[in-house]
Amino acid sequence: MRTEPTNQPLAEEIGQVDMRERLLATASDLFYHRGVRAVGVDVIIEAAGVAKTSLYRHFRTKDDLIAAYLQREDADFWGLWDSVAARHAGDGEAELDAHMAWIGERVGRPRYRGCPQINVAAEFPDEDHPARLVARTHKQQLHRRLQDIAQRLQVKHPDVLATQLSVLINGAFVSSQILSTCDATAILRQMTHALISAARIASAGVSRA
Amino acid sequence: MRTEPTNQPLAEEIGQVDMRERLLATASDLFYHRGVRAVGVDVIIEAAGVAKTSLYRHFRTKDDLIAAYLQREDADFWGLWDSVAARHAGDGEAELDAHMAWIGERVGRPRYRGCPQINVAAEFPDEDHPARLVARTHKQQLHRRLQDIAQRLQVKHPDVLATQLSVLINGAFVSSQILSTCDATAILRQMTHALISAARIASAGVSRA
DNA sequence: CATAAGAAACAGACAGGTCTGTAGCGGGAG
DNA sequence: CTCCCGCTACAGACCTGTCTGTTTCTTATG
Repeated sequence: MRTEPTNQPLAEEIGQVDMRERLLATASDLFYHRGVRAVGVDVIIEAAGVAKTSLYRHFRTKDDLIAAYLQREDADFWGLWDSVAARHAGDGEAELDAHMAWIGERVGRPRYRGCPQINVAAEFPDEDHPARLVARTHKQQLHRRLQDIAQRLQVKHPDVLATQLSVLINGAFVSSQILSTCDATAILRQMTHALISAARIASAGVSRA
Repeated sequence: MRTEPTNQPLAEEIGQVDMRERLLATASDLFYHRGVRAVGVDVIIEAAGVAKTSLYRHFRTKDDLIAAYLQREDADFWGLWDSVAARHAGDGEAELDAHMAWIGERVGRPRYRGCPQINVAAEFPDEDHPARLVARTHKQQLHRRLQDIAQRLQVKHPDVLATQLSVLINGAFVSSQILSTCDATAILRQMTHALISAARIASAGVSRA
C-alpha cells in the first residue's frame, strides 16, 4: 500500500525519465510566473513532488538552478527562431516578417510576463551572477542573428539596422501592457518595414554618388 | 557638548528638512542599484542613519515605501520631460527629437540599470501590488503624452505612431547593454524619423483621395 | 522667564516567519 | 549490496514589523 501523492498523479507515469528535467520544468514555470526571488526552493520541490535533497543533487545551488532556467528558455527560443528561419532561407525580409509574427503572437498571450532574460537581469543587478552571463549571451545572440539578416538585405549600414531591430524586439517584450490592447504583430511588422525602408533610402541616397 | 555623529556630518546641516525625503532618497538609490527585493529595511535605515521606528512612521509598510519610490521616480521623469517639452512648444517633431536626446543620454550613463518602473514590474508579478499601480499609470502616461505629440504631427494614424514610439522608448530602456556600445541618441533619433516618415507616407497616400 | 507637555527621533531587543543548504534515516529497485 | 529516492529535522541567516524606553527639541502656558 503506498501513500497517495497529493496532487501529482502523473509523476510516476512520466516516470523518472529525467528527474533533472522535471525539476527544471517546474522551476521554470514558477520562476517565470511568480518571479525568481519570490519563489523559494521549498515551493519548487513541493510543486515538483520531489525531495529537497534531489534538487541539490542536480543543482549545486539555487543560483545554478536559475542559470539553468535561463539556459532552457534560451534553447527553446532559438529552437523556434531557427525553425522559422529555415522556412525563409534566402529572403531576409520575409524571415524578419515571420519572426515578428511569432514574437507578436507570443507577447499577446494571456499569461505573458515579459522576456525571462530581461526579467532576471532586473532581479539580479550583479553582473557576475551566473544567470546574468546566460542573459547577456542570449541578447548578444539576438543581436548577432539580426546582423546576419540585415547583412543579407541591401542596406548601407546593416549594423545600425540590427541594433534598431534589437531595440524593437526588446521593446515589444516589455510593452505587452500597451501592445496587448492592439495587434502586436501588426505594430512590429509596420515598425520593421519602416526601419528597413529608411535604411534603404539612406543607402540609395549614397549609391548615386 | 554634543556627541559627534559617526558618519553623517551633513545630517544636521541638511537639518531635519524632511526626514521622509531623506529616507526616500536613500531607499530609492539602494532599490534602483541593488534591486528592491534584495534590499532589506535594515540596510535602508543603516544607510540613512535613521531608526527603524522612523521609517515605519513615514511609511506604513515596505510595499508602501516601494510605491513611494516609483512615485518619486515618476515625478522626476515627468519633471524633466515637461521642461524639455516646454522648450519645443508647437513643433512636435523637434520635441520628439529633444526627448530622444535626453533619454539616449540617460540610457548611456555608466550606472544606468534600466527603467525603475519596468524593473519593479519584473520583480513583482502581482498586478495588485501598490507599486504596480504606479508603474502601470506611469506607462499609460507615457503613451498618452506620445499620443498628444503624434496628433500634432500630420499623420493618418497618430495612435499607431504613439504605440510605436512607446515600444521604441521602452526598448531603449532595456537595451542599454547593446546601446551603450554605440550612440544611443543617434539610434533613437534615426528610428523616430523612420517611424514618422513611414506614418506620413501612409497618410499622404490617403490624403489624395 | 520657567516649567510642563508634546512630538519626533534614537537604540536595541524581539517576535514570527522565510530563506538556503545540510544531515540522518528508512525504503525500494536494479 | 548499492544507489537513488523521499521524509524529517535542523542550522544559521535574513526578513518585516513591533515593542520598550530614552533623548532632544519645540511650543504653549503660568
